[in-house]
Amino acid sequence: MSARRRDSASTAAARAERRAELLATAAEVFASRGYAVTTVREVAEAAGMLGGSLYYHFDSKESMVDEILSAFLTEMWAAYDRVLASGLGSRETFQALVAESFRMIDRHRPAVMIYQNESRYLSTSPRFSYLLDSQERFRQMWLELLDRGVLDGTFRVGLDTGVIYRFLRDTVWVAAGWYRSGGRLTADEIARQYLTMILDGILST
Amino acid sequence: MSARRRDSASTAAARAERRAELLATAAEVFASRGYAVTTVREVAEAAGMLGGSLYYHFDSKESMVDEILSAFLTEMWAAYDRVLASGLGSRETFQALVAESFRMIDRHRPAVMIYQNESRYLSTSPRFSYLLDSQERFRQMWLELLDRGVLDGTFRVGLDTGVIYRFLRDTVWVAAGWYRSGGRLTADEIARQYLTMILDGILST
Amino acid sequence: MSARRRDSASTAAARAERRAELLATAAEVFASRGYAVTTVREVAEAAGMLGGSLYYHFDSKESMVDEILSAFLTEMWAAYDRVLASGLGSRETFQALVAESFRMIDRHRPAVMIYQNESRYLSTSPRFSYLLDSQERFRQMWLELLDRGVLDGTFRVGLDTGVIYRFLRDTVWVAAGWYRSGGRLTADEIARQYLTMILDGILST
Amino acid sequence: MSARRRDSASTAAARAERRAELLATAAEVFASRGYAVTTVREVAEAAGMLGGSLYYHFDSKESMVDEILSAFLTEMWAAYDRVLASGLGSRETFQALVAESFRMIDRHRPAVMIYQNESRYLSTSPRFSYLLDSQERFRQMWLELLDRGVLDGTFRVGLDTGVIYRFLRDTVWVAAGWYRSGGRLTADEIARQYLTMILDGILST
DNA sequence: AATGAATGAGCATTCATTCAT
DNA sequence: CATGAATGAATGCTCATTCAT
Repeated sequence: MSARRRDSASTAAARAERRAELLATAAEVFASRGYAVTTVREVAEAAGMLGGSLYYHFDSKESMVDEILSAFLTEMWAAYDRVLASGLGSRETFQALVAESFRMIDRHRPAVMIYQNESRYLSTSPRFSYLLDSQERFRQMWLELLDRGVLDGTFRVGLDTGVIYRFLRDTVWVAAGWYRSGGRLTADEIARQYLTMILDGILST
Repeated sequence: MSARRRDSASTAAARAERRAELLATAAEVFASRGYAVTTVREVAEAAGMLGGSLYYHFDSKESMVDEILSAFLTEMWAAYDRVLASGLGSRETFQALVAESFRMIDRHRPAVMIYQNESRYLSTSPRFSYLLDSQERFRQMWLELLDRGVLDGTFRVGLDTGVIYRFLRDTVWVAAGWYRSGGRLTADEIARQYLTMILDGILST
Repeated sequence: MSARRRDSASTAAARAERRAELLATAAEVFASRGYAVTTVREVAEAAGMLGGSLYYHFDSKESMVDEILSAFLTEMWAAYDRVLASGLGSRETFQALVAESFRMIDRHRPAVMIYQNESRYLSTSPRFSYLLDSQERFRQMWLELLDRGVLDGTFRVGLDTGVIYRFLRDTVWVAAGWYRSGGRLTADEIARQYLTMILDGILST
Repeated sequence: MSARRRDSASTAAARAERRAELLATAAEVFASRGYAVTTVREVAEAAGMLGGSLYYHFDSKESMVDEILSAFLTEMWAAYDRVLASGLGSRETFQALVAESFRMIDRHRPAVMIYQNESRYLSTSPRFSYLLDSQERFRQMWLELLDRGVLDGTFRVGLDTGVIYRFLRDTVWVAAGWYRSGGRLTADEIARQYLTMILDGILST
């Protein structure tokens, strides 16, 4: 590897790292203030630069969220797919998916918040049709799991799985709104509380 | 009542009715597209008029959401207070509050969605400080109920009521995002499914 | 004269009277707030009616000022012409013109203020070209008088009549800004003070 | 001084200069058309840019007049204060104040016109309360001078100083409406004409 | 005569985006 | 890489004006 190539390699790596830093900053701002009402200037200021300078790194404000969300969804589905491929029973799969979800919140809180809060708005653009695809896949995953669990006797008969799915879908992610990494509870502890509530109910037995 | 008085009464009533109609339209648009990104022109178009015409009826875009949200919150707290004042046990109170919430969703779906989705953004303005007040009251209501229920043996010991409250808070309202009045399920049926899930868990016993 | 004709006559008179009332009100509002920034609604409210109702009486906001100003200018020039036609000497003419001016302020304060403050703005429209004509005539009247007075030994030699005229032009009318009919000083007393200042100077002799 | 510091200094200076240019342009437009009826687009066009671009330099249309007027008033009072502090007699003070005023007109004609024409309108906003303060100070300055001059025998006994002050106040500034720097007469010559008129009167003696 | 509701053009202002330096 | 100045489309809002009642 020539010096020149090493230079260009390290430059490319440095550039990728800078992009990642900027995206992390942007994600934080988008998450805390809302994508639509956040100005490019605000993102830039949080990154210590002026508004126009961001355009050296990114095509547009839209391409920033795009990158944030697609990176997140890629990682999320990789995690879910690992769980689904591991051949666990309904209950264990349920627990593993919920645990994975809270780990995603732990590691990608801003992205999760953006996904949760801005999907509806962003989906109106064809560029973000993958958000709808992801939601549909998410729906099928949970519905199949719930149906399987009812059939194999894991889950209560008589559940309206369509309704339950909807509650699960939203509930899993809303924790991103209040969870703080390094706070009183770890992601796994929160997952445990959540699983107890959903699986066993909150009534004393 | 003289003709003059009847006239002025019917005029005032007609005016109030028109306002209510327009607010209902505005609420629907705000709810489906998001308050911040909805333009006044869009609201007006949905109401069959031009942008400027709305200002004959309302002071500002802000005053529209204000009216929508405060009317909703007033009614919501009236319903909650009725439940709280009726001296039910923890479990019955829990059930009644959840049922009331789903009835609110049934009758004020757009307002609930706006409350759920836009509170964070709106709260940055002092005009909407009552949203924070309401949230705080909501928090205390549920925490007290959960704590009471744990003490009197209704709810499972070992619950982190802080965590459970947060899930409840969000979960109750997200249904506004998908519930359709007149759909397959009534509000009461959805409440029942939800209560089963939360109180008894979804595991078969 | 038939009853019908008398009716229509009295109706026409009543209408003219109403117009005059409304114009007086409009003049007052235009004068105190400024024509451009006064809304039709404000004028209407001052007249005890709603914005749209004024359009039963007048074609437009513009036609209101038009009527106010042309009525005023007509009367003003009638007064000036009477003075000019009476064959007085330079000094007496000067005094009489100034006295007439202050009487105009006394009787048509709002119109004078509008004339003074809004001429520049209104003159940009061809409809108000008569304002420029009036100003030009005013200029010639004073310049001729000053020149005549210098020639006949009444006024000081060495005066730059162009400059003096400009001061006179503005000074005569600005009193409209603070004069209050029925206040401490009558219009004639103010005219006397003004004439002393201009004719004899304020230095003690 | 390092290159870096010189750069930043020249940048800041360039920026200040640009602001000053734009303010001068804005002042001219506000003065000639009237502040309220001048649109931001007109100011921008006069500066060779588009409406929105002005907001890179200024917060609002209001902040532009604010800056124009407060800069003018600061300089005006500095000049007046120099005169007042120099211990001249009544007559010389009078002459010096008038001369200073015409020099202000010479150097800040647009600002003087805005001050003269728009004060009433702007004063309705608390932001411009300093305009009223300045007017009040102006009033006291002249009244004290007139009173002093009457007492020490400089000015004619029997003058209604309240009335004379009002004429002076307006008269001094209206020249801004027609004075053209570089025209036939210098500011000092106009001041001389004005002083002759006011002090000695226009009658031949 | 007057009302009340609506129109539509125009305004101040914001903001994503561009680009010469 | 980043700046700073500018663009231009879009937004909330105002207001003279119209018109059916």
